[in-house]
Amino acid sequence: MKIAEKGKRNQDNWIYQEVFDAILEQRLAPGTKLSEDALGEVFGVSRTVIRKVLLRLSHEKIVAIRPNRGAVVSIPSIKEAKDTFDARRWIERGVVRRACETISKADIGILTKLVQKEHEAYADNNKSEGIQLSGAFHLKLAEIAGNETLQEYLKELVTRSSLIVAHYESNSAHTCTHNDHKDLITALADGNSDKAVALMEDHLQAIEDKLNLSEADSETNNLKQIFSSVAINRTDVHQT
Amino acid sequence: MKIAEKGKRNQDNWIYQEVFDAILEQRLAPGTKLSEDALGEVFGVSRTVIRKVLLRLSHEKIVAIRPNRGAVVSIPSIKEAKDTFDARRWIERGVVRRACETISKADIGILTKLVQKEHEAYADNNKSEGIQLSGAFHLKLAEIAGNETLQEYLKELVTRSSLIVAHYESNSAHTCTHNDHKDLITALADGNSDKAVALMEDHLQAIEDKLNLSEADSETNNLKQIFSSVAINRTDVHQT
DNA sequence: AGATTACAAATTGTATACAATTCTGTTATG
DNA sequence: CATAACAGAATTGTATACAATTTGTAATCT
Repeated sequence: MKIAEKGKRNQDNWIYQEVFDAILEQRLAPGTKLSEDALGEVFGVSRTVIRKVLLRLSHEKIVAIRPNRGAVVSIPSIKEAKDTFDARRWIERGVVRRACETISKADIGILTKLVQKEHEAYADNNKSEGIQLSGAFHLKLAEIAGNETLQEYLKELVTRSSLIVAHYESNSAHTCTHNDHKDLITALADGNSDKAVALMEDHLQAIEDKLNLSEADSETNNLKQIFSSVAINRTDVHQT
Repeated sequence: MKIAEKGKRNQDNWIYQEVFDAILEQRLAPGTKLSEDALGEVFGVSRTVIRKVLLRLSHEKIVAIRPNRGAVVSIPSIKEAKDTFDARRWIERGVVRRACETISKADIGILTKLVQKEHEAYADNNKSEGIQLSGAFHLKLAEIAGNETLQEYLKELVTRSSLIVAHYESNSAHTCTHNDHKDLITALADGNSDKAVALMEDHLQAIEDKLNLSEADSETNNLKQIFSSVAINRTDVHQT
């Protein structure tokens, strides 16, 4: 029950951030309906500004707007998941390469601190903060690389990655990826651009490999596939 | 003076496309004010739907929305121009690499036809269509690559590239780039992935090199700079 | 009883009305 | 005459009202 007292200016930015964070931290799970009226009531604004926020989120593919049927938190398909990680690989290759050229001592300090905090978060079993800090590491790297366009794209991709990881993660915890970041910093500090790129590629591949992206277990999504056998036998099973 | 008789459904999509095309073809030059009332009148809809369209265009960075001051067709800065081409290089590397794996004979036919039409357009001195077809070539390649995310990003980047080329192009016509596309098709058809990537990199670099991206000449943008000499002598020149 | 259709409730899409802000042209003042 | 202050107009931001669409429920018919 928050009320809009956040300065009157940049209301939508504030609301955007709130919803964004809620989705990222999974307080709003994939598939959750985002009713305009409800959100408007929560934030104390009219549907107009909520629509603006939802439009922005939908453009970033974090929510899906179905015509006349409202917005829901995106449920990334397996294809989308693969595309997302593939896109990340290509973009982060560029980011790492550029970052190698431009990185400063101060930057290395910041990155190191981020990795430390990430470790602590996971040590405290604070998964959502861990995920967020891991994302922050990648985004900081993009900031260092200095290409705003790549940075924005990566921000979207990192967010979607979080949705994907949340939705498709297998039992094997993804705690193993922390050291990847450390190694990456070392390579960057050494100015070893080739190695840094290779490490990033492996890192992203490792994350993706830990997911259940086989066509088999799509959970909520592919209803047709899930019920295909049932549908075929429908007349047979027919009961009461 | 078009009226909204386009089926009532997907009005905004139609309007979006109209505005998008107008910007791409430079009927709406960079810097042009896009007043909500005016556009609403033109398309026979209320400001509500125009705002939706402008919001989408602003997300794609084709239009800039300045708070309380309305929307204008984006004037890409030199930094943005460089970032855009850099981003394209990284993304299209990925696109070409993937396309090499998945390209079919039919695809090659389509690409070849696109290049032919592009040639014809330039032969007819139809510059705007030439630019559009050149963009279509790159986008078709992304479609072949099969990664929707990269495809969407590239669509944005290609559009922005058009804005940039239009704004920063030097005297040397960019007619020389046609053969690049042809060579690229050959490399793709041969499955020579390394060569195809190299050709794409050179191609994009060639386009960028033909632009005036030195800090000096920002044309319409830096009014201060343009009129600086005049301003200095202002009191002298002063005449009724 | 089961299926189909008609109606009702809820939600989104669009238009309009009002509030807040910026821009422009005029007037007042040093 | 130049600068500053002000008022009006124009434009954007937000809220609300109405229209269109979808979805759930009940009634009707075979």
